[in-house]
Amino acid sequence: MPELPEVETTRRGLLPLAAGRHIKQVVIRDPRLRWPVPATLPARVRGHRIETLTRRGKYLLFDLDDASSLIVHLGMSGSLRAVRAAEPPAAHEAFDLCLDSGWCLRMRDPRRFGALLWAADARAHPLLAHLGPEPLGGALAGDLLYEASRRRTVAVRDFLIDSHVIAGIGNIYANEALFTAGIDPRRAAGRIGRTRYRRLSYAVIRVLEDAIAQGGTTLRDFAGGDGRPGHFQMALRVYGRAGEPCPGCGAPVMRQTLSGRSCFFCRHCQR
DNA sequence: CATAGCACCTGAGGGC
DNA sequence: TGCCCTCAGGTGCTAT
Repeated sequence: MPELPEVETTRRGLLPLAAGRHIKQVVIRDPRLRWPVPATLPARVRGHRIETLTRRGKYLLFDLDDASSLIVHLGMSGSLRAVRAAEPPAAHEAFDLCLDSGWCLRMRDPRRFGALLWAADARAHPLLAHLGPEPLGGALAGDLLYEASRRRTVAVRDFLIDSHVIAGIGNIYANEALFTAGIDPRRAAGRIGRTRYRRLSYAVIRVLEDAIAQGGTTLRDFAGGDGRPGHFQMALRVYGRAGEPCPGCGAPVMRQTLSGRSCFFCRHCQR
């Protein structure tokens, strides 16, 4: 479910509640996530102060006062929202991070692809250490994508959603950025020139920033930390719009499966 | 090392 | 209404 804009929306929604609060307790209702939630985790973090809430790619990091972090990943179907401690848990609500303020940050994750982990040094954790650069915040330049793509034969859509190349881009925003940049998502990454990668990097930044400004994309039931859905789905131009007219030329948007995942594009506007 | 395919799960939606 | 099928926003692991 969540890509970078949805994770960032969650982060911004929860930051005011989390920063500076102490963790009263962590309640694990269902440890069966992507990796089992360590049984020792609640005791390890209880009583610690949350210094801040940051994001790396699609990972949320609750940075604690001893320099350790709680790592949360929302997987495909996860959402994290604030509820009052007395709120009875519903189905698929795997855990609560209960704060000393009476608020609980409650994870709902029906498919259980999400994660809750603890690390003494989150940035050095194996899951995070090899992530590519952040697309926002100035690190992304077209030249970076160009250099990284040399001799790569994978489709550029697959190249873009590879978190080891660049962090945070998923299927929705890869498709949208490629449309904006006028690049055929099926084209081999290594056969795209420097100029077009510059255009693509601008498109990635623009699409992600626009989506964040809209509170992310709500396809089914995504909600930010404040429980409100995003609205970027209204602004999607090709994703999920097979058969609808291309906003550029009016020809029907095409859908094709690429590496097992749907790809949407306009065969005239994207080359 | 790069690539392709599989695996992990549940729920929604469409066709009949 | 119910059954069966397909599909879904992620990503690590394995075999080649």
